[in-house]
Amino acid sequence: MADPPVTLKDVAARARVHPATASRALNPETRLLVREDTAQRVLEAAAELGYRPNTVARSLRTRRSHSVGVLIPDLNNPLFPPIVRGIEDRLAAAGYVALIGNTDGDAERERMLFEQMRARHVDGLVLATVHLGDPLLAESARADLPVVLMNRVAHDYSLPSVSVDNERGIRMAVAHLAGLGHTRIAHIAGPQEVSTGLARYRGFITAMEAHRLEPDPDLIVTAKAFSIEEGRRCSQLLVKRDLGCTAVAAGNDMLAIGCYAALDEAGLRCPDDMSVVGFNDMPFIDRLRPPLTTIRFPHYQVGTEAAQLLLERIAGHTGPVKVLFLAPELVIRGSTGPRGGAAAEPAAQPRQ
Amino acid sequence: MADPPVTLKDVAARARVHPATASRALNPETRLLVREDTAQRVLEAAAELGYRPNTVARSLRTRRSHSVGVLIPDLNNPLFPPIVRGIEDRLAAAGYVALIGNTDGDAERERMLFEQMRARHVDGLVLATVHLGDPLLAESARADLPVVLMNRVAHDYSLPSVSVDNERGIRMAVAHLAGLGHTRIAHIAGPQEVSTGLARYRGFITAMEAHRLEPDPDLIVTAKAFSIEEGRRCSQLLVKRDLGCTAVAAGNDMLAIGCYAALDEAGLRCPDDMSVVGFNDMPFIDRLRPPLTTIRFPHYQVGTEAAQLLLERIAGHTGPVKVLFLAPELVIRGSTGPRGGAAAEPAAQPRQ
DNA sequence: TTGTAGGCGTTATCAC
DNA sequence: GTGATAACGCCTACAA
Repeated sequence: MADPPVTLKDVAARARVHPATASRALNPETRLLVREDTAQRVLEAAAELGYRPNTVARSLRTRRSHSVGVLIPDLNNPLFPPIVRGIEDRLAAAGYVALIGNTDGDAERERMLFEQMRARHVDGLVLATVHLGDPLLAESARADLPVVLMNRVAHDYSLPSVSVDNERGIRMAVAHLAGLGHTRIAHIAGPQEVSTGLARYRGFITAMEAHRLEPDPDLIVTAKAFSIEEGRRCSQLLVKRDLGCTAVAAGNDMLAIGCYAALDEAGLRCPDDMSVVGFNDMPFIDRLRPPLTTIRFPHYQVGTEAAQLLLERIAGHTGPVKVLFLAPELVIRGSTGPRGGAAAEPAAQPRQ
Repeated sequence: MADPPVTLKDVAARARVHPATASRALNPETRLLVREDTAQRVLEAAAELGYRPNTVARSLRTRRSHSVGVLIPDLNNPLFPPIVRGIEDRLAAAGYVALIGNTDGDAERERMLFEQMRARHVDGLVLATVHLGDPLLAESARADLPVVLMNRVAHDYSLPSVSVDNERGIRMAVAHLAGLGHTRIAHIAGPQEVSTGLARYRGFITAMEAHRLEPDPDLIVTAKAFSIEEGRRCSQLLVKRDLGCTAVAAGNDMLAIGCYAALDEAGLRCPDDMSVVGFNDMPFIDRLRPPLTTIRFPHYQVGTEAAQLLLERIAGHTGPVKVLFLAPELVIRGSTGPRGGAAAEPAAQPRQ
């Protein structure tokens, strides 16, 4: 019923050579060890039989699975699909595949997935979830398993990593707002246990100081999660405090969406009464009313670069550890306007 | 430097049994073949050494990779992350992993990924991309490779599949609009080569007839893709034709977003001048202004069910082929209102 | 340039 | 109940 799988032996038989020779001929690395015409014969035989090398057997022998594990919090977070695609595209180009694991921020789940991946003998790991000092890192090191961090930085250069420059990004946001005349600028900070939350908070402070603006502690609210609901709650707080703030730099787009909701409920208009800047440039965020001004995060490149770094480590490149930061970009849309909103020109509607 | 990996032989040695015995003791299926106390000894030894079975070797021997391939058009399409998570969660519970491949609708890429997956000896395939009659299906059959379709249906029951009931969904949309008094209802149809596009178009026609409304051919525009831009183009056409239509049932949410843009540009208000219904309930679509009324598609369950069906086939269940339809659900938000928009009550703002 | 032989780690099939 | 043995498909010293 089912076609019996074609093995190397079958190809060898048809090409009238020994399996070893067939193997050499089929492998680009070793093709030069075999005479041109025999190689050709083998290749033809393989094509005719529809030979497909058995990756599993190859892995067992070479101790390379040509797969890597990718641990992320949740694929449903719109940040990750482009990152994952970046990873997969870069890996695919190198003949690798990614095994995706969603941890949901649960340490136990993370551990389980890690075990799974080790059992499957992945050649390396891309980790977007670990906190520094995570035992997974030590274990990976002990197992000589290459690791690359995403959106996390090991400041002692102990691990390669790829992230967007969060501090710089939020500074761009503040500069933009300051340029529009805003002085009372609030910050809805992300959770401070998360490195992105912390970095953006820090960036906010420095940026304010750089612009000779005082970062009023009462205008800084910390969200418990990067969620719409938390953004709403924090914004409600700001509105209630009524401290004359005219602009908000949100820790990310989700928080900014929550801010929209709170403003709505309070009968405030954006950007006339309050300018809002997000962070990430999530898909479709430009479709909100008003379209959100935000900091673009080169998601896809984060993925490709992380994959690239990992592939280099897997290949045994043993150079200095690379800690890569990608440049964020300010995307001005309709949610920010001059202080007072007086001569609020109609915000340009990006066509996309 | 690196810990040498612990193998079955090591465990066996420590437990003073033969590797074969250790294997039996460690495998739940065969544990009963070995005496209670020896099994215990083996288990302890394994724990002490931190033994991790080598999945690769096991796969080679058992010809089960415990992995399945998943071919989708593009993970960046917001439809897919929840589906993929559903698949991964269900698979993980069964000790399986998913290898995701993005085809970008490119047949050649699809073929390449298919080859990759066969080379990796996946135990089955979830296909969201194939058109019926795709050579991949014949090849899979020839290789005895279980396949489950997603959002595609083989009406001859030749393949198991999971999809949402598109016809029923669009009928719910039309019924909703008709209930609001609309009679001149337009349809922005998705590409008719895609099964979802076709099914929804058909559903639209039947629904209109069921409500004794005439489906005016001039009020049906077919998009070349499920994209915002196409939605915009098609809507512009409708607006220009000016045939007195007061409501639009869009083939999906992206088309509906494009419709929003076109209405905006034409100075028309939604829902006062035009009611709009989408399809899919994409993440964050409730954050548009107005929040989009749409047909909810149980994304996640499509994933879990597809995985479930596939696991059953892999396990050798050979019962009748299941063609599974999941019920869509109408989600009423702010983009639809009574014809004329006269007494347009303020649309309820869902809290989420 | 090609063939030989052994083994990667596991499990299936014997025999004891 | 347990041990011995072979084999899954491939790769790679080494020998020829």
